[in-house]
Amino acid sequence: WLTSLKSSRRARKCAPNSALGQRLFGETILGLTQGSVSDLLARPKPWHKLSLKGREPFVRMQLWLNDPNNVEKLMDMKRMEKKAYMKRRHSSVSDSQSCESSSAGIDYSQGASPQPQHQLKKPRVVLAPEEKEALKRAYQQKPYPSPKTIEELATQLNLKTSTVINWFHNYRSRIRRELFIEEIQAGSQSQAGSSDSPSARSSRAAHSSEGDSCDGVDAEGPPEGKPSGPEADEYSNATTKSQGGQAESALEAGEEALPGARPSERAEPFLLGAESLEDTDDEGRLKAPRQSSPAGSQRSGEALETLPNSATEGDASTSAASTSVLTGESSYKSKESSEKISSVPSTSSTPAAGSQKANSLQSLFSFSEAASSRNTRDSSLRKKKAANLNNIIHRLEKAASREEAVEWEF
DNA sequence: TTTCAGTCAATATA
DNA sequence: TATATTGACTGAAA
Repeated sequence: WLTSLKSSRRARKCAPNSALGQRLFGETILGLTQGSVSDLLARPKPWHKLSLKGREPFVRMQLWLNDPNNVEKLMDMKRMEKKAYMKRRHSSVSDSQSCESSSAGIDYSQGASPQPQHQLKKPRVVLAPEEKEALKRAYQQKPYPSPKTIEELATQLNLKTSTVINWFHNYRSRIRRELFIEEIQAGSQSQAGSSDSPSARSSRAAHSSEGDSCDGVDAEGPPEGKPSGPEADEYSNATTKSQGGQAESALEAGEEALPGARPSERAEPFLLGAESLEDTDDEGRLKAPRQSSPAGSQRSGEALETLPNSATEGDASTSAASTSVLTGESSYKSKESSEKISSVPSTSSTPAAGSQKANSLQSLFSFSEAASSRNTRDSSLRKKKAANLNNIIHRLEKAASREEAVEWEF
């Protein structure tokens, strides 16, 4: 069902009324906004790297899954929302003048907030492509720029220093996440058959911690032994790869994080085992380990990192990554150009298909194949997500059906 | 004080 | 209209 959250247009078309969107699901079940849900589903992190807070959404998902009437309730919510909306709409149209509007609904969004938007929100900053490129180049040279460097960059780009600072923070953080996925992929690829025993996974997890990837960039390391440079170099790969792996992580999370998870595995990484991922490998592509080999080789066999390799693009991106950043050819581009479209993983997670619930869930997380035509990157990304989500869902359901372990470990 | 994780929310894209 | 992206913010940890 999670996969269906990434609903595709097609899915929506097929089940316009039964689709559970990210917004509804996020706001009512997870307590997150749509954007957060999207991000969560698209770029899940390994369970072991999630903080307590980061695990919460997955716990909620599990709880929700354990609720026999979960979908029904959600659908009811949706209906109520719709009603409220219609009501509001009606009243606002018909009596736009006598607005003693009831605004009764649970309308959180634009609820007739009596508050005139005084606080003039400052407009969102949108960096121009050139600015982003410049920042990326700067990042590759120095992932942790000094205040002085930041100042210079801000001046040169005519941006606020806070914007530059934020950009670096966000970029590092996002690259890191991409790396997780990449590592997983690399691991799964190189490990192909290696055992996925829990112990193995956990050990992996141990080293896999962030910065170890490796090809150190020149960058001065982060201040206190924090992860540094490697990410930069891998960014391209990371992004590219991102498509394949994310799901797994989430999934594993699902399994372990969930209440029903086997206690014995709780401490392990959240990622799924290679098994499911392997499927994605379909088309036999991209099994090649990503260039960032160090990580891959080192961790090979680490199930933890296994991802659906969808990263087919790996090759391209990899090579691209090697090109000098200074040239302006950011690996970034490679990522986009490298995408391919592969068959979409089927969202089979809902075994009890046929039921309304199954459909709803499905639609909730399914993603469109139609989209594939455009940006390959998107399609592969979606594929990964779908695979990811499917796995998560599958695991969550599995966990949910398990009676044992009811205690969660946080 | 800095970095990071997590998230929001505006807005871009499909 | 739903999902994806991303700049900014918050709180915690080091």
